[in-house]
Amino acid sequence: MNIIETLQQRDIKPSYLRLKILEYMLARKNHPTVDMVYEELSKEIPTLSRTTVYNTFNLFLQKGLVQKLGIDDVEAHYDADISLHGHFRCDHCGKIWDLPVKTDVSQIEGLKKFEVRTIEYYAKGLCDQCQKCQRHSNK
Amino acid sequence: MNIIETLQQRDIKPSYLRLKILEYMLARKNHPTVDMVYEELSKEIPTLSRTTVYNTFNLFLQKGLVQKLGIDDVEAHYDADISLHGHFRCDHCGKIWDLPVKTDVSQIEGLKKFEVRTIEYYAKGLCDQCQKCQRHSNK
DNA sequence: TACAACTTTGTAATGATTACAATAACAATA
DNA sequence: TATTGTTATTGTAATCATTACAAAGTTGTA
Repeated sequence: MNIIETLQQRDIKPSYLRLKILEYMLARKNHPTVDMVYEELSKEIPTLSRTTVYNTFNLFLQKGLVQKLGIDDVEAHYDADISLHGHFRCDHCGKIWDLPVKTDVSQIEGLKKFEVRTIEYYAKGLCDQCQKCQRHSNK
Repeated sequence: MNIIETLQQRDIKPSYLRLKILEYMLARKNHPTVDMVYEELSKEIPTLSRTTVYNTFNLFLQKGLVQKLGIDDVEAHYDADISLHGHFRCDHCGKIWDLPVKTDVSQIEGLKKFEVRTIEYYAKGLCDQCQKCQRHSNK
């Protein structure tokens, strides 16, 4: 399915900027912040406004096209992969990885009485690259 | 173990305010924000500063006495129960519940190469009380 | 073309958190 | 007890991600 159809399927009019923003996410398969998208796309689209990126992410979120990750205390990250999976974030370099977490909601005793809409699973620590750095710098 | 010992065990000098803040958390077993603690304790301690609550939570966090919950987009919540468990937050009333999640880290394939320091598990949706409210208000 | 609806933009406001410097409380020592 | 250094607390100002809002631009339609 192409990008326009992906937007339309979620009832989002495929404007040029929405296309570019979704394209950015699908091509990179990363977990960008508003600023990452803004910095990258404004190279090509100098008139782009940060507010538009905020607005677009909020629209995507509301339409269920992306999920918002609260793994970072400072900035929100967004993920175009809305399947149930977890994330690892390195405390040192800030990079985020996907984790294949298979959590069967029905297994979790305490959740029975709730109407669950979203599930987030985060692990934090050091990636293997930064483990080496840390050892050298004795931090 | 009493509150003073709990602080000392984590290498924290048991000042009066630290005692009161930890006492608040252990007595209520809730997941307070800085403001919740500030509002409650300043009734009894009118000179209390919000900054002190921030400082104290950061100290407790650094010493491993509490964990910080990123379940809320707006404010950080803190939990004096540092055992591995998850949380459910109601999107409507904002209340937070504990979830008995037993996640064996070694089971998660993708985590092997990382040095994991913290694990957070969040579910969000509607609590049973608010499910009823929502039905009535047709939201 | 004219109109209405929607999209994009820039600036200003909001609000949680931190930085910082001043003051207060505490502890140890002579 | 007086002194001195260290730590704790406080209040204000700064930071910074995000949102509010209103103006300007764009699109589709009759």
